[in-house]
Amino acid sequence: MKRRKIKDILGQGKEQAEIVIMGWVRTRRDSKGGFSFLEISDGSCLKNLQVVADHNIDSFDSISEKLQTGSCVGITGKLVQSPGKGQSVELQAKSIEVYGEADPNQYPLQKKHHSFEFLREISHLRPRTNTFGAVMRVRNRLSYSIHKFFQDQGFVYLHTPIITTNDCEGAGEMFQVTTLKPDSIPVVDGKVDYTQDFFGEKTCLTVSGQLEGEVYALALSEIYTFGPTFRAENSNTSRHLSEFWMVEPEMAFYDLEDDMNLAEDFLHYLFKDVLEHCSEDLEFLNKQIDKTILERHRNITENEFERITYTDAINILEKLNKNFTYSVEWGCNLQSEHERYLSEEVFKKAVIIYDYPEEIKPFYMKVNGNGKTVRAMDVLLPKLGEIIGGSQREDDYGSLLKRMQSKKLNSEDYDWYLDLRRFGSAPHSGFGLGFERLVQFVTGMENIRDVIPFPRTPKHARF
RNA sequence: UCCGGUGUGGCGCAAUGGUAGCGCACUCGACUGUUAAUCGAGUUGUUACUGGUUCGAGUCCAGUCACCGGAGCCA
Repeated sequence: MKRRKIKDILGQGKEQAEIVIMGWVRTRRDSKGGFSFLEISDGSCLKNLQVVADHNIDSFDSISEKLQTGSCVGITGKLVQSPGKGQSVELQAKSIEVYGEADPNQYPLQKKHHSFEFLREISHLRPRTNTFGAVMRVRNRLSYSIHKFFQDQGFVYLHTPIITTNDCEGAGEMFQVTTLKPDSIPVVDGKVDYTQDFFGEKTCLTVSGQLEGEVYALALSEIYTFGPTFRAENSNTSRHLSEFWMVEPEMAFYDLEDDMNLAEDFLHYLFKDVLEHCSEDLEFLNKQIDKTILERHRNITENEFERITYTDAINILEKLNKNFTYSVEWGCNLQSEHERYLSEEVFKKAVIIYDYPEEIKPFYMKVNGNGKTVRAMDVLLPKLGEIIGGSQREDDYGSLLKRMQSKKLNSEDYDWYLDLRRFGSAPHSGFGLGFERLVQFVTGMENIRDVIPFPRTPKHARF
């Protein structure tokens, strides 16, 4: 007989003469009246299915001691209305098969609370907890709805390379990819001879698919990437990973305003979709992890984003006369404390800041007519800070070349990128969204290491 | 990388420089259509590591490592 998923069984709530379920025992409560209650989870939803196991069923005595928290079972039985509180239906077991035991003296997960620090040490077992199940189901839904949002509008999903020779300037330190042996690296004139390396030149893991995305946007009009990204920064914070997933749409014929509109529509869509399809998990997280997440989601979906220029943002911050750790003046980078103050205290909602000073932004952003600012924008969310960074790209060959020279970049390394401006250039824009930060904001999880299955951070790549 | 904090049974935590203890888990027993069940009893320790001060160190000092929080870098 075909296995039924607990999500479907509980969703229908109808009695059934005979069904089969498979899953892991979360807890067991014995009754000396001659039967046991087993809570079974198969990960299809947050809730467990209660199984009533009469001690008279075949071979119960031989499997009884194997039915412990963490063990894996297959159960055939009759689904009936439950006389007890807490569940509408329950399964009366006819037969139970134990697939895998879990010795209670050695199984590290207990019924009660575990700290996330401890669970991080057992990354291979933590998905069996309620919280990680909920977080990963939400992560999955967000991932699906990102694709749905773009696909429904005719964007092309583009696979950009993981291994690259491009340094997307300003994006951070890169991991080098090499097959050269550390103890015998070929050197010519005091420098490493990369012609002997696997690719014949220095290669790294990508820090952004943006430049490759531009190539295809200038042919297919609208594309997006959604894939892993790598940064070798020695960042030890609750918001940084060495390996994370990034969403990067890139659109021909979009100016900065179109770009901001897309970013706002995108976030509105994602939050509405996840509220609709993950309500059970989100209510659980709202109760257990962060009692403000549902309220924060409503704040995103029900309000238009505030849009102000960088210059106006600086004026607002200066007039506040607040004692920030970092002082505010035109030309400075907005610090975390400034961004959070604007979204949390001044506007109390999502804010888009645009038209940043040219000096503090990368070479590929389009310079405004005043020559002082570039068409860049950041979307800031209360509590989280920057979630999206984007810009209209410089589409004029001469301006781009000049900008590269003033930033002391070697234009020969970017000949292909410059070619895009020599042959059929077009106004175009794009943005990037750090996927784990989105999952963090949606689930209320404080540490980014707890919203990705296997976190990679400095000194940590186990599992 | 910088600043601050924390490392004590499997997990969460306590202990004025003076006998290392509690809760949970676990084991056994009692009881019950139970719901993180409840009640009783019991088992569990190189106090992160290395060195120092002291009659005596979980506690004080120095160093190392790990983890957490904040900052920078950034998404």
